[in-house]
Amino acid sequence: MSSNIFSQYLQKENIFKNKNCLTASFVPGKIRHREQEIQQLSAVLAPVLKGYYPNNVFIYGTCGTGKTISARFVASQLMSISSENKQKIKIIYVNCKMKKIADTEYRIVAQLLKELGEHVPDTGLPTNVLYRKFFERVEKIGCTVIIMLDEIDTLIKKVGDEFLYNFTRINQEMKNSHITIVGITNDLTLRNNFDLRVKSSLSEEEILFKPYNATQLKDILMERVSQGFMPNTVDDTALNKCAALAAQEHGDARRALDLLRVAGEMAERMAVMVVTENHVDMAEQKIDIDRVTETIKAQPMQSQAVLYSIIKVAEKLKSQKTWTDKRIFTGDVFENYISICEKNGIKPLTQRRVSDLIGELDMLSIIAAKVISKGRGGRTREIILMITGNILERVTGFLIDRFEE
DNA sequence: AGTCCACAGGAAGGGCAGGCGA
DNA sequence: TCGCCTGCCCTTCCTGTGGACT
Repeated sequence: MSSNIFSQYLQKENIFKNKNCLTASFVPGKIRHREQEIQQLSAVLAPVLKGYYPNNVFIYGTCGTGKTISARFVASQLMSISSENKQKIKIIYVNCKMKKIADTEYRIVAQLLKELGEHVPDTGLPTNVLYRKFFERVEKIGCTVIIMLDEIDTLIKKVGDEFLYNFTRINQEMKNSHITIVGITNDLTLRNNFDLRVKSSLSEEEILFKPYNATQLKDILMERVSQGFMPNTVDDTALNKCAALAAQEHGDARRALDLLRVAGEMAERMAVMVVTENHVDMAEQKIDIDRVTETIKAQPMQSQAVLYSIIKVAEKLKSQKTWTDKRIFTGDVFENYISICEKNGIKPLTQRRVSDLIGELDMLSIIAAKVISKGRGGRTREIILMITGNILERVTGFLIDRFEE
């Protein structure tokens, strides 16, 4: 018998067959309940195979409705048939939500260039130089380049829609190549907010992804279970629970998969060979806690200090009797933030900047901040902490470690 | 109807780290 | 090496504003 501390892990019976199948990034051989949408998208892109330029296309749909996976599936199918026919097509996928990678105009063009095999510095070059390099590169390749921009709404909210115009405009100047944009977004109203100039130059097609219902979600899960888990290791009640919980959250398949995978991990850790409803309940809690704490840990220190200040103000106000006295306003948060900075020897930011940080925390759904008027009391933001219970406890613990010695 | 509060949030510019070309 | 450029984060300055109060 080996005495290696990991040998026990290796000897344990396995509940998973292939855990990768249970992640949202896994692209299965067949996408269930999205046949129509896939058909629509491939119809838009298919002309490229006959040497025509495909239209730009925007894919709309809420979180976890299969937009990304369908787009990637179509991309992989397109790539394989085009290589069979020896046609040159290049498809680049970029997630615009990736912080420090694709969240500004400069970074998105830099990322596209990297995908085309050209190294560019993180800073220092004028953006127009980057554009030029990109178009030269595309022209040199001499083919249709399909750019898939996932979560494009995040980028547009941050830097505007001008960059879309730049991409489309350049098509008029290229002789050998063409750029087609596939925008993927959770924001169903995105198109209405486009600049008129962008709207007309894009002249894009639209595909809408509707949320899955519980039956469809269960179907999807069953398929993944057969690929990802060993036989007879997932109880039917567990599957139903995953599907039901995810259906409640606007038919989010990603959520359903996460629940199932984490429930499996829970069972494995407890050395149980069957995943049950209880494991799903535990998984639900764990996912929420992990998601929020990871987000907060990834924030810059000043942002964490602002959040800590909000939590402390909320705690102080807890003892107030009336509901109106329990409300949190920017002024209180800033005052408290200053004292946290003083205690920790941090140089405090200005109220203007803190106001922006509050806005960013709002974007992350950690707080909800609404601009209100208190009449003579002035205009301010009313802030509500959106995290509660175990999650709040965990987050507070982390922030206390950080800001109280 | 006018005043006034406490900010929101836009605009401009400074400082910094980093790249480019001469 | 140096001057000049960039993006990013931040400050400073400023105007705008909803609604309670006078």
